Amino acid sequence: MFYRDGINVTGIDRVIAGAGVAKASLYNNFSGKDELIAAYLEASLERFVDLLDELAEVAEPGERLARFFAELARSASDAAFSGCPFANAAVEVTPESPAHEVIVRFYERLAQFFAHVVETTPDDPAVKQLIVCYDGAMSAAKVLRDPSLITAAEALARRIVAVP
Amino acid sequence: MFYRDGINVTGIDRVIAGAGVAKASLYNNFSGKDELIAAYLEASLERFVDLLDELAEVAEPGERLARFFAELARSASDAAFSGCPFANAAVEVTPESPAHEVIVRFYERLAQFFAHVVETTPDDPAVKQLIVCYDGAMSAAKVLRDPSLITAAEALARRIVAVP
DNA sequence: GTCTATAGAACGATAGAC
DNA sequence: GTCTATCGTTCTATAGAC
Repeated sequence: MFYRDGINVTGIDRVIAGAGVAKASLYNNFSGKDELIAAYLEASLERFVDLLDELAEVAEPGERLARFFAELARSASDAAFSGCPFANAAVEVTPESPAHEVIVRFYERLAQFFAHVVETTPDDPAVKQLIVCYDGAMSAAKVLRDPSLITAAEALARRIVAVP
Repeated sequence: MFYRDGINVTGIDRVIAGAGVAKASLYNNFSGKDELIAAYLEASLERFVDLLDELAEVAEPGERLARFFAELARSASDAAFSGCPFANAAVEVTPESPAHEVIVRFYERLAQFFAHVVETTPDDPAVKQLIVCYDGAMSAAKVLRDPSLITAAEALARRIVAVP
């Protein structure tokens, strides 16, 4: 619900109804909505890290990048696609929220992956360019509902990695 | 307020207090909050179009691009910077909202500008890549509060336009 | 009189928290 | 289930402009 409909428009009542639990059960496990949002992002990050770990096993850098963007294209073609859950959440939560720390951790992990692809350090300008490719692809594809933007971003990313 | 704090967390009461008008005055001029959001984006789009029109007068394509990203970098270094108002709004409003049409119009206008820069049609893959550069720069710079991502996006964009 | 502005109460619905 | 607070919205009542 947080991903599909947005965080602020998704009320606690809708969450517990969807989960089929009592309201007290939620507040026994989470201090409040802020912590619930952080937990949602943490779970999303975990799945994302799993994907990156899989891709890390692919030997060739160009192939790693291709698989990465193939996965993005796959998710973007889904009817439930709604862009990057972390970039979206960043729009709705304050920097003081516990969710923000998870968002920053996501970007660190993404930078680490890209650094591994181009075999450099995370502070390399090439890594920043690849992050721009990812974020731009997800953001634009979300609004325009056009998966071809992922393809465009991939072509761009291939230039950075210098893989034809 | 919609830009800085977000649309959903900014209540009608805060808006009228900030504007110094009565509640009835707001509802005399707007059918409701949805229309107010659309009007906010319309005003933002107008200012953005003014900028693009200025840049269109610059003769050299490479210089047009440089000025465009220089303006992005300038706004990103502002303490009030909060990313792209249209991409942000897209996270908070539904596709059925009157605001969504303004957001789509923004992307059309942006594509038109980029098409003019590379002297091609708006459906050219190069235009899509430039949109990815813009969206990625704004989104990533917002979360990480790192203006150097704009610079990275610009370097990327220069490759597309094939300007050193 | 008509129009538009004002301040503010009150509406039902829903929010998050307990 | 219940609490309080706030949401977006509507309504009452009034004041000044043309």
